[in-house]
Amino acid sequence: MAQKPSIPKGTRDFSPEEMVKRNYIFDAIRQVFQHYGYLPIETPAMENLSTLMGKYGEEGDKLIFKILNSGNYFSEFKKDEELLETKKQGEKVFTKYISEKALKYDLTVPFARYVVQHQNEITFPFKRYQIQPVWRADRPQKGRYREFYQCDADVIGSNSLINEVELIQMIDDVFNRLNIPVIIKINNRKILSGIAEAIGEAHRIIDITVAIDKLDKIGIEGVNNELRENGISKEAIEQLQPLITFQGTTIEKIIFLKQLLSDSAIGLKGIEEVEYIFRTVSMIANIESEIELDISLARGLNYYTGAIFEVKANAGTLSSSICGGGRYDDLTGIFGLPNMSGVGISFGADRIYDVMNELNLFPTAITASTKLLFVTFGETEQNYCLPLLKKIRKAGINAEIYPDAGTKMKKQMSYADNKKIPFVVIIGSDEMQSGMLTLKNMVSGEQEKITIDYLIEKLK
RNA sequence: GUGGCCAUAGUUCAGUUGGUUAGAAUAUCGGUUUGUGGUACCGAGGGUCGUGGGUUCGAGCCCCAUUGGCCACCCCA
Repeated sequence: MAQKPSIPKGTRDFSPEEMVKRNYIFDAIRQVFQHYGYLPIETPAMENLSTLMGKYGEEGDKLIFKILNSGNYFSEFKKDEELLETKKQGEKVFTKYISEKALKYDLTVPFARYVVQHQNEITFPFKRYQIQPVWRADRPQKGRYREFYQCDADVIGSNSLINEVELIQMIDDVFNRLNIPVIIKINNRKILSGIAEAIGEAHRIIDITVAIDKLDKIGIEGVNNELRENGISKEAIEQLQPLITFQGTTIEKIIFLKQLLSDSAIGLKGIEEVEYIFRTVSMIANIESEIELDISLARGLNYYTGAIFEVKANAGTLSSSICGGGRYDDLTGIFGLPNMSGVGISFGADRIYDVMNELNLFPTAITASTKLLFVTFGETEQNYCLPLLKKIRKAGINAEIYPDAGTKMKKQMSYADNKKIPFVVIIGSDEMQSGMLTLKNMVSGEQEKITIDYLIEKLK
């Protein structure tokens, strides 16, 4: 008995209709990347586990899909007792014996690995883009998949904040092209460090920022509770209050922060960077997206050190981010290439798709691929069509012929209809005698007899 | 890793306080119509009711377990 087929949790098949729409997104992003001088690379689906582990924090390590070693991994253990002993040390240690490869979790870390490995072939600053799937062993839910595409653009080997400004422009360009209204939130890790420093909890920066990050979700009381539960001192939480609750324009926020962080060198540096970014972006007249300095924006990935970005759709029901990124000063350092700062952004193509689908933002014109179908009555007619078909294709028109000769006309017509092919050429004995083609417009239903040359002219 | 909801045809769903042979719509295929699709009419195939146990004379329906899906938390694109 045939088993019912299925695919793993959190993965999806894509139909032709969906792929056409997905490619529309990929094309838009790719074009923007190329406009700004980024070049494509690809890296393998799998990396050495050691390359990925420890780069995404405690939580991230758990979400990495590990690949089981091939062969007999029990051979490592000479005696059963050794196996038991290793098991006792916990799954983290045990994993090393049975898995040494993993599916990539994002594109940034493999990129850092790539840069280190190919450092002598690369001209810096290196601007690369990469559009590939990544995998996370997360529990799927709305807008969250276990296999999804990231579209990354990163500059590595340049400290200039111009890069940050350009990345913001690219975000704006992409979402303008796709017609999605977005809000771009910007913050800086140095400001967050400064805050942690100012309230005397410098080493707790991660816990503090993660809690603050949830402000609009769980409210000020929720944030304070979480801080308390994480063992942040009462005084520190107290000092944090004016900051969390502060409302105002970007300029007001900057002035406020300058006062608050006046004793923190790193904090002031962060403010300076943010100020530059906002000033420069505002000099570029045609940024259409809403841009906001969001002091509560933290972003989980540990490797960020400077600017951090997050983009959310300003319409629709998806509340999670559709694009994110930031600057990382020493991601390549772990692989042996220190002092190489990079900054990048990552578009979540699948979430962008969900937003566009919900808001009906896909142009209807993109669905049609074949423009013309040849409908015939038999093998003789089919053979007659083949040279015509070649000529039409050579003229750059997407065309096909119904492959099974002698199929009922009704069926051939339904095929065209289902495939949304806008034009059909019908070839029977009449047409073969007269040398004219019967062209049917499938939308209006109108029919006319025309020559091959006129047909090409018309459909071009 | 924690919690909530759900599981019946390819798909979306009906299915009475537990009662004979589990239905509809849609999709697919065929026919009405051997030179005309999208509309209409007729017909066909398609189900171990997620899986395993239990209660009962009898379970799609009740109970337990398990698997899978969706959603929320955590975290993230």
